[in-house]
Amino acid sequence: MAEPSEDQADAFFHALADRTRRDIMRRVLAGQHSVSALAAKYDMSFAAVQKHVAVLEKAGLLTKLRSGREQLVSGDVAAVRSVASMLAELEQVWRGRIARIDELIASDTGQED
Amino acid sequence: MAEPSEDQADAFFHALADRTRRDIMRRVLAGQHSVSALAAKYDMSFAAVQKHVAVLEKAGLLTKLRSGREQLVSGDVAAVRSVASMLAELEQVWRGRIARIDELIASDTGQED
DNA sequence: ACAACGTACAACCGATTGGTTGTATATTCG
DNA sequence: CGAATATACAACCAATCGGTTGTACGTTGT
Repeated sequence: MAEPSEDQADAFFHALADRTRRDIMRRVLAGQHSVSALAAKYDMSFAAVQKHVAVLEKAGLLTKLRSGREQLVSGDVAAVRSVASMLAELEQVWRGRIARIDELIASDTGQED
Repeated sequence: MAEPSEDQADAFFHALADRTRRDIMRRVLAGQHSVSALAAKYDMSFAAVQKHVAVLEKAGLLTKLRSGREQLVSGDVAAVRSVASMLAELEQVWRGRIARIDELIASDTGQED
């Protein structure tokens, strides 16, 4: 099954619909960071950042790897790509419309045959 | 300015983080539909669907064109593409990480010069 | 051993979400 | 004109969201 479920899509888009979480994604796609290293970057409590990370993790956009007392966070580029592929599917629907319009024009100008 | 603001990104992802709204996008990318034609497709009140359409419109993902007493709704494929481009930017951040790792390896094996 | 650190999670709070019903306003049809 | 249709929007409601503080627990360093 190459295409993710609607539940997955809900989780993906919801997770990305927050600028702090998008910023976290940028950082953890660029390289590993511990949760507290991430928390230090934002003007909010550690718990708030930890919850953002949890939302992204549940959506499958990042993974955590325990290293001693730290939890090293990495972005999952494959998940990002699968979100992009959902949008590509949407675009395909639109291309279908264009194809249908072309057919219509063709059957209008070149009436017969 | 080719890249949209963070506010735009919030609106885009939030708008797409609902399966009914994604389904509406599929329909209106495939072709024009009146708001009530859309509403007829879902097991919820007209007002609920109208609010979903309004959310998508505010995000800039679709446009409405008044035709008599109907409001014809069309999906904006350019907006869909600009969401996709935001994800492409995220992916670029990740490519940057890989490039940096490669540099590290290069400077490690080929130590001098 | 124990203090400091890194993380997780519960409880709480105001704001927002996704739904409802009801009302108002144009527009079309007979 | 009056009735039916298509839309918009306000008011309301339960659930979720994004933030807070406080507590608990394993790990590290002295």
